[in-house]
Amino acid sequence: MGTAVGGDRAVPRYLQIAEEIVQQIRAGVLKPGDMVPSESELTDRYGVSGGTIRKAMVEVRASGLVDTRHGKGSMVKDRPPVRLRSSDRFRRSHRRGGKAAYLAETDQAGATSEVRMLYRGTAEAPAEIAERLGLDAGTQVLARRRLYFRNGTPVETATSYIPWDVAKEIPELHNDNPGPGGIYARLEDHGHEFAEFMETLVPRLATKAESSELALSPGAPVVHLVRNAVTTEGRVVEVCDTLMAADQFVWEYRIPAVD
Amino acid sequence: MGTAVGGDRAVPRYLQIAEEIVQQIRAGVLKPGDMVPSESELTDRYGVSGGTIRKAMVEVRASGLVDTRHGKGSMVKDRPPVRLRSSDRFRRSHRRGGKAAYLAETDQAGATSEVRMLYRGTAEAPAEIAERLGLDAGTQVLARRRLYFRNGTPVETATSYIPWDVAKEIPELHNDNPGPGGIYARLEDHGHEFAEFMETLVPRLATKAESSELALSPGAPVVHLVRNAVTTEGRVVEVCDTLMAADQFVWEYRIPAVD
DNA sequence: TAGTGGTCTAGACCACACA
DNA sequence: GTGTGGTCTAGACCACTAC
Repeated sequence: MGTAVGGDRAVPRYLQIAEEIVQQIRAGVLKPGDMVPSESELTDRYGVSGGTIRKAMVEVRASGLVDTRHGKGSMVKDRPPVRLRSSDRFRRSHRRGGKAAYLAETDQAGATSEVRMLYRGTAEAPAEIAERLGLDAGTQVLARRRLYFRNGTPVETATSYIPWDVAKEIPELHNDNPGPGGIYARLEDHGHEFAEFMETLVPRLATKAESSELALSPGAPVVHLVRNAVTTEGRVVEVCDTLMAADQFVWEYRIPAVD
Repeated sequence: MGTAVGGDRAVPRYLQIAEEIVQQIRAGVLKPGDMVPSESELTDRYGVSGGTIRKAMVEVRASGLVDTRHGKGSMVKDRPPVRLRSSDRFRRSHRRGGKAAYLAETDQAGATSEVRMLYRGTAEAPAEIAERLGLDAGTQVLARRRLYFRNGTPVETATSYIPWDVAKEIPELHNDNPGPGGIYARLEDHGHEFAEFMETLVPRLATKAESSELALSPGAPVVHLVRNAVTTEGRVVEVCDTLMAADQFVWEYRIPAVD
């Protein structure tokens, strides 16, 4: 046909359907691990066309309650115990205790963690990174790109950039595993004493490419976080560029009162 | 017809088109204030159906570079001169200079600002707030709820909660305008010296109600930020519960390196 | 191979903006 | 009014998953 419209103008049908499905999940009618009915079944059940169900499911995915995979369907997610990303995660004592920041936190939350190295080697520093490092754009730096998992699901990608003159004297940085305490511990071992870290957060919606890398629904919120590691000499010896699934973290910062 | 497919499998046509439009904006071919071509014009130009252009525009909107309004079209947004929400906005010197945190920042960015008081009076502290204040849930506190505008558009709602025993001794807190330097300056005037502020950020998607209050599209990203103001005596004398349009801010925090 | 989600078409009608 | 975006249909083919 081609006729639009059902009854309720004001709130579109696809949003009504999405809301109904989300409510079923929140109310426990659909439990974690359950499959959401397939799109064709929903088409029949609601008496609407496939396109409408499709839009509804986009909304349901945006709620972050389901995990959709091609050819398989949509499964109701486990509700991950949200984790605190506290500003004390860069304590020297954690590094001296052999724990890098990421592992220190996940352990604390009782979750399993895994790190996969995606790239390790030289790269041209992107303009924004080069500026933070005090280098010319395009200068060769050491780049280490990792994908972090918690409880088996990817939650964060992180790329560390380290000026080559710093990196070349620290052999462990060129291995997949930089050793106990992570790369910050190695930088300290080699005389780079940290004075402060500066983090910049930009929350936004994931692009398509990003959402596939982090196994998110397109349009899910992410946080683009970039951190400078500044030494007591005032030099930025590392910049870490990370993209994090927003619903997997809570950020906490303590700001000392100053004059 | 009904035939799908063009040439490039792997990356869908609608993403290619979205990327092309985004690049035109980033490259300055489409400048701030320009209208993006209408969907029907894009349909002709790219030789695809309306639905495909529609999906492409959803992606372009997700980039945050355009502002789309029904019946009007999509306009390229002004490139806001990075609105930094820096952790140094709570300097005493700003307050002594008569500027509250919010105004100190907007001024710095060369933007106009406006504050509208939505509520001012006693209220029962919500559970989460009461816990932060070290009170029993439901205890009466002073609540001040404001809506902040920048360049005429609402960007943030903020509700301050202050224990009644603190508030009752500070008459200015019971006025719409608490005077130069804002409520933190008044708290300091009355002997509450701040030691630190603790902020918790939770980025997520806006609910329907929130998106209408901040004039956002439903599903736009927001940041729920809650801040404790802690005195040198270790007491939390204020909790500020804020909801901010994520695309209007960049958050910056300095984290001192500690043992 | 059957079933699922992902992309796409070529139309339609509705609601909003502006002259 | 004309033109815009917003919703919806009833199909089609493709790609992935599981049996």
